[in-house]
Amino acid sequence: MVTKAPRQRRPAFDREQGIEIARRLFHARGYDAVSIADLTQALEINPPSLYAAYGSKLGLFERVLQSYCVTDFLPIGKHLKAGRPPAEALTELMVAAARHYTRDPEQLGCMVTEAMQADDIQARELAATFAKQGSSAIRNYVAQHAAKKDVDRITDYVLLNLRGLSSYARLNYTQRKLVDCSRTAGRAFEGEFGENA
Amino acid sequence: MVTKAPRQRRPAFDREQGIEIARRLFHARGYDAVSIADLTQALEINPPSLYAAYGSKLGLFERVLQSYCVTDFLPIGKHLKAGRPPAEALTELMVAAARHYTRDPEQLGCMVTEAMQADDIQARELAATFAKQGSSAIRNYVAQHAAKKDVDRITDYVLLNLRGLSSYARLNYTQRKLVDCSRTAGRAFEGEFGENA
DNA sequence: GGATTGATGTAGCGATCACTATATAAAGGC
DNA sequence: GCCTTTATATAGTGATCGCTACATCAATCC
Repeated sequence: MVTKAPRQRRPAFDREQGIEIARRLFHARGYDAVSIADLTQALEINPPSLYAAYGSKLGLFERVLQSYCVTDFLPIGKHLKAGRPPAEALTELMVAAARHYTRDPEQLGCMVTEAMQADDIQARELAATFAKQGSSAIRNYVAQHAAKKDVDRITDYVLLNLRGLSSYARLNYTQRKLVDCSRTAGRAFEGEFGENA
Repeated sequence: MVTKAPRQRRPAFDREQGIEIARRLFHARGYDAVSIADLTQALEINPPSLYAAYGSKLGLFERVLQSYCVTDFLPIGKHLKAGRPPAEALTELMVAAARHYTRDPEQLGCMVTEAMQADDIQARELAATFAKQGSSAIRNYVAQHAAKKDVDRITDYVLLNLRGLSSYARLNYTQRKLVDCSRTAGRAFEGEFGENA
């Protein structure tokens, strides 16, 4: 008769650390392309542990987005501070984005922006709520420096360029190329704030 | 005893028409989000017929991309013709893209550009080969009007904005907003071609 | 008419998807 | 010691993924 060896058990895993590991995966591949199997393997746990800790794939993704927004979101307020020409500040924001989105070759682009294009509709909507923070911050800044009729147009232009920067970062454009794009994009602001600057 | 009714059979389906139907699906949802089941249902055929006709999902997608590029790709050459200020022509190209990408609410954005961001690596690479045509056309035009050192930067800037336009079109931005973005983006060209224009 | 060809039909392949029912082991309260 | 709680492990669930083996039917060739 074979004596059954007692099953080994790991200690409870660190959920905060699990979020960080998951964050790297989600950022690298996007929401749709990361499977539960990928996650449980990376976290070295079994599916029931993942579901007990985070509820669902989407629930884990929400925690990941929160973590990302706290520690890794493009620091918009830092670049858009008062007391400097708005054209300069907005250009610097885009240049900073170009640098930020190409910092780490395994974490290219903006995770929130990219998640807004996911196939999963719930992930898209979740990402949209997080993205709203960033776009509102930019809009508020522009509203303080531009005529009312120009606020939407300028804001949309900046957001559209940030979206493009994130996409091209993920397509392995070099940091240098993207910074050049940002500087070129900034030229569109010349004369834009002329009266108020 | 039950006499078995003879099975009905459709006539052979039109493969060219099948490509058009598949094109609508792929454009609306993207490569990853369209399943074989979706396609066979839309084409009113069974999977073996689809595979006999097109080889694979990727094979069908290639035919779709070819069809798209022939009839629906942004007519770059039409907008970038000689004999007008390059800043104006490039701006018009982006405005045209804004209009083109929002023409039909079921066919938003550029299918080729979007497919470059698919999760399926083969679909991405396939889309990249088609996208090369467009980016080369733009680059060649810019090379004819700008200093050598500025060609890459200006071309990348245009491409990045086209990418942004496609993305935001798919996020249901209005045509008006995107046209405004394009016009704003065009302002970056002021002074850019000053010496050669 | 008989055989060949070609595209259809039904049915289902193995793999993977997100997710879970159930059992077991460890820790803490008393 | 004994019970409750908590989180683990095994082993799946049904659904869907892209794709195909195989049989059936129609048109064509001679």
